Amino acid sequence: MPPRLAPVTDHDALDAPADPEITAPAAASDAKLLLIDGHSMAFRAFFALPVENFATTDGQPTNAVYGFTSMLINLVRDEQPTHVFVAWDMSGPTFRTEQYAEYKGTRSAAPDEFKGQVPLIQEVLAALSIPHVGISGIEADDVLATLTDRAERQGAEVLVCSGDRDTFQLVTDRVTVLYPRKGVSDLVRMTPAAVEEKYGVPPGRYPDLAALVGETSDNLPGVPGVGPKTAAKWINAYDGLDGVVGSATAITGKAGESLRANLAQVIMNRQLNGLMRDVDTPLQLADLVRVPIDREAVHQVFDALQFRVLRDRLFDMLPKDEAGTAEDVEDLAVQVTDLVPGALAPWLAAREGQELGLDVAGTSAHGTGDAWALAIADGEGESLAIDLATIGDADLDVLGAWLADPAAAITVHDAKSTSHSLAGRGLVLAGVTLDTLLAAYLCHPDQRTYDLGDLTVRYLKRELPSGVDAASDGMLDLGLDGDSSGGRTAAARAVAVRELGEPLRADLATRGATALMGDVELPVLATLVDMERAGIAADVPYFTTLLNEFDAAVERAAAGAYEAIGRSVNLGSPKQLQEVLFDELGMPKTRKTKTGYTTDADALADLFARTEHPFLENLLAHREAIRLRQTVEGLLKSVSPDGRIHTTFQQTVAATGRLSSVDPNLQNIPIRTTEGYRIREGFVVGEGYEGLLTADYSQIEMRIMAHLSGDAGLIEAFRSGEDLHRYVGSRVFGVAPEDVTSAMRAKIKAMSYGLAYGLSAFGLSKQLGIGAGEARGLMDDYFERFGGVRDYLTGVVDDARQEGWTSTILDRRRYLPDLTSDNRQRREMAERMALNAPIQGSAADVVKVAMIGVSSQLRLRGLASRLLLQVHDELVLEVAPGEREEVTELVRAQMAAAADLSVPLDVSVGFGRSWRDAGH
DNA sequence: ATTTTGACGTA
DNA sequence: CGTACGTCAAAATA
Repeated sequence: MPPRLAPVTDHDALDAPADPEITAPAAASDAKLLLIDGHSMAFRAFFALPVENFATTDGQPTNAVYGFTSMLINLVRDEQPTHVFVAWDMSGPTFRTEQYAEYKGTRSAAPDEFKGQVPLIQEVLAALSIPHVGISGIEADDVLATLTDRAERQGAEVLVCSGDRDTFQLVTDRVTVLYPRKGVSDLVRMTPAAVEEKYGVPPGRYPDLAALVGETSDNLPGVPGVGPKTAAKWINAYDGLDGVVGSATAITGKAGESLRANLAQVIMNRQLNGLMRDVDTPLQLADLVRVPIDREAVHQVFDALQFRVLRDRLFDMLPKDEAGTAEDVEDLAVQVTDLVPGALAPWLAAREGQELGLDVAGTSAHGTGDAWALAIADGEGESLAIDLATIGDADLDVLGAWLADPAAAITVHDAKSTSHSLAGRGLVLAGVTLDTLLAAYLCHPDQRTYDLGDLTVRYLKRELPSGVDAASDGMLDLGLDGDSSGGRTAAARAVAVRELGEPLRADLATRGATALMGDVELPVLATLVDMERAGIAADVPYFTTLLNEFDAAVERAAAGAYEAIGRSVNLGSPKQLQEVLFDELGMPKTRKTKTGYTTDADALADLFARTEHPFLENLLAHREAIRLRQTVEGLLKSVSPDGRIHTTFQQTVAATGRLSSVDPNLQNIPIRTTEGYRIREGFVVGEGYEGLLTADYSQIEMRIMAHLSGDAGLIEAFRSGEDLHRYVGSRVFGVAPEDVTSAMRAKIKAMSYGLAYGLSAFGLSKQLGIGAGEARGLMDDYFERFGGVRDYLTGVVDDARQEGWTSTILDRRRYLPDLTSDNRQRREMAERMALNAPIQGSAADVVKVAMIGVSSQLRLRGLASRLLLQVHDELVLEVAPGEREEVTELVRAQMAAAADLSVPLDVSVGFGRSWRDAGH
């Protein structure tokens, strides 16, 4: 029976016109051919990705299609092959089964979920214009071997992607096998050296080795008692399998006996595992050249498969969208004019109503700053550089008025820092309509930095002129020779900022974040400027006393610890502690870390409970004391000359949308322990104010969860006004609310909060110190009563997997590509992030809206009270004399009204002379 | 000299 | 095998 081309052959793809974007290699020797064993890789993909997580809404499983396509996109992106081809196995007999009926006989039938996916993969390949063929009676590997030979003879480089080790025999200097180690994303490059290293024989003799050792997956038995080591030894000693067979009688020992008994099998193995290199197929290298994808078909197929994330990745990879390669990036065109006295007003007048870019060279920290130069750029690449050291009074007045004009329409990168810098020169920044830093953050909230130079390359395909991409507050800008080099630097940055406005606005719109930027992030930024500038008053004498006290406690604990073991060690060194605890004192080993065994507080407390060794007691006391001392020391160091501590709120670091606080971090001041709580007494009301007011949301994340899930029981819990955990506990345990014991309440509380973090039954049992069974039962009971919560939690992850992102009540997105990773660790991590991001992020949205409401009400009513701090669900204000009542009401009202949820937002307020007194 | 790790504070 | 952060000192690495 002559081999015939199978129906899956996609001749249309072969006939497609050459892609103008992909230039065919001038000679075959420049060609790079990617060959894929379709079934082998599809099968790997099927087992790498959990089938229950990958299905279209009508139930068609797609995990193999997804994994295969994902692998293909990655390979094409990373390897940049000029030619691609996929070979398929066909059902029915092959020359191997004819020769040996048991060939591959141990293979169980493919799962039903798998079978249907192969035609879908073929549809994807058709849309991608990738030729793919199955030939009856011939295995895919034989087709690949034949094409490998043909391509290699023409001087091409070949990559063979297959999970079948028989392909190792194809490896040469020009042929590399990509063999999946785990899943389909972790491919090992099998080069001649790699094969030799792993098996001890060159690639050409791999089939010799396999014939001796056997191949379980093909149902080819090897010689009993002969493993890869012995086989390699023989093959090398007798110059190949023929030599081994010929000298079989000369091989001594048990293994030799075994070999002689199985010679026939070995010889047949070798016949079967040798790949055919002369399959009769008309396919030539030239037929496999990459051609343009059929965009329309890709959209259709990917729509049907509901692959959103993959589609984006695919289109991102295509040459057309691939701009940003080094040779494409030119310098940004900038025309700089140094300010001539009197020229500012006409320059601005000529650009009345236009969006202008601003960049300021200066510094900022601790709620203040300085500026020495700035530049304003228009949309034509013209930039006006202004040296603030030499600017005349008239121009300064014009500049000040323009900056302070709310209608000025200014785009700037990092408006918060810029505001502080300008404030150092008495200038106010008001008319910011876009902050490119914030915009980049909203579009890519997981990124670590949003450097202006990087944005320029990414969005404009332009490079900032050399020496300019450093932040404008660098000392380089000082212009030591007295010229306005600070202004020159600012000039280029201002142009970049101005030009970034358009693509970033478009990107914000695409991602549904326009309103979030305009209504939340920019207004809250203005509030943060005021908060950072205000700072919070510190009671320095009190902190100093506290420092001494903690110091003494550190000494005491250290002395106690040294006495307990009869020598001194560095108590802050986990390494030395491990020596003491596990080697010297012989205590039971704790949980493992990368470098040994943990000495964290939990583990130490556990060890103390078991051994009651006084060293542990002192060590724990030392840990606490040294930490408190450290905290107080840090706070004292950060007190500004005005006697206040000015933290910096970071608006673009937390991927969920929260703020963070640095230098110092005022969002992690102790509160749980009584000793730690004393630190809050050092944060006090400032001169001229009446007291500090704290207002916090109670259980805001649980309320958000109730709202998002729409779970009737949970909503009712909040509406009833009953203690939440007591209410939930009564439902879960089936008792009256008043019969919920404190132990029951504690369990419920831990579980309720844990759910929002993706807590597992295992984690819950660990945390509560209960059995895994009890924890599992507790969770089952919980979900039994609050099924809406479970439906929400699973739904949110599934939706995120489909869409590629999660979103909050104000449409703040977090992108989680790892939801489709075939690495379980990464995937499950992303799943927990997907559970938490909408909850934590929505809470962050609500608090930001509240901050905007509070600060605008304070301003509208002409009150002197002011916001000082935000600690995620808590606001701290400084209240001016006589304003306490009005501010309390205003804060309550604004916070409660910050979001319209299906449950009330409960706010509790406290007042006092210190943060401690104001707490509750 | 700089980066990574372990530990630990907050929501 | 529970999310999001920042800070410090020690350890690891250059």
